[in-house]
Amino acid sequence: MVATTTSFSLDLNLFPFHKIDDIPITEVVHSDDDEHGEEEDDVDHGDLSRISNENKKLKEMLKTICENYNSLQTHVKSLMQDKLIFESNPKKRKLDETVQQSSWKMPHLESPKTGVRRVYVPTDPSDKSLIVKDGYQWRKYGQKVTRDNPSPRAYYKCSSSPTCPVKKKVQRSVDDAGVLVATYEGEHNHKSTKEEAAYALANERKNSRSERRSNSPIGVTKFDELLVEKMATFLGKDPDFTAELAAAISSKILEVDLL
DNA sequence: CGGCTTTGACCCGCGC
DNA sequence: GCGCGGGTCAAAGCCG
Repeated sequence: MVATTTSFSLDLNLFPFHKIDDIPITEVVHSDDDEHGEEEDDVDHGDLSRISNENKKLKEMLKTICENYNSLQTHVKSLMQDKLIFESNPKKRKLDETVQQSSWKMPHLESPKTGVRRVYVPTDPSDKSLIVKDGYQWRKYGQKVTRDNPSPRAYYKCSSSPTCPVKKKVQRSVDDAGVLVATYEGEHNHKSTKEEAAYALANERKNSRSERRSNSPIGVTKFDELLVEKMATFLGKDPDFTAELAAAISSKILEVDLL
């Protein structure tokens, strides 16, 4: 029961730019295994202290996730702005095109020139749906079969905000039916649903601190435990979250390779 | 009942 | 002007 909580998809290795010490995932798992034999001797105290430790570690991990996620988003935005500058450099642009034409299988962002960017998302080739989870809410308004590609192209408008002008087109890659190509046009004038949820949870957590100081002798309240569990379930089960992180990280990897 | 998807019709730009 | 192809509209149907 506890092991399932500690192993919730945080072992995605989504933070390749940080020291391993920053993410004590293996430590958490090992502590669970190591103490397994002693549980029969001292179940109550052992469980309580272990659960308390795990909750603390989980909180640290979630904090790291949120911080890294936010910093990654900021970094991606700055990188995209940098790329606009690079566009004026023909040498750099040629390099971009080379990469873009290669058999790139991970999701990545393309040149943001004119606000149009392309994201490649690996999916199950047998899955015929043209759905790309990216943290925003979309309303489909059309579908067409184009001449250069046997698979249909779906047209979406952002419905997260009534005034948001962003559109996206989703179509399977001609070369690889297992890859969805999502083309985004325009910039969102609002936060993604995931960002809003993260802010709400962060505020909820912030408010709980004052309550904890006054009520809890050991520093871990029932509310905290529920909150951690809630966030863990929310983030761990949410494919959008991991997809966004994967897209952001892969774009960063791409930038590092190019520089 | 409201929001979303589906899908045929329509619009528009482009090349000939 | 015409045909073609990509993009959008909007009515009908579906679903929670």
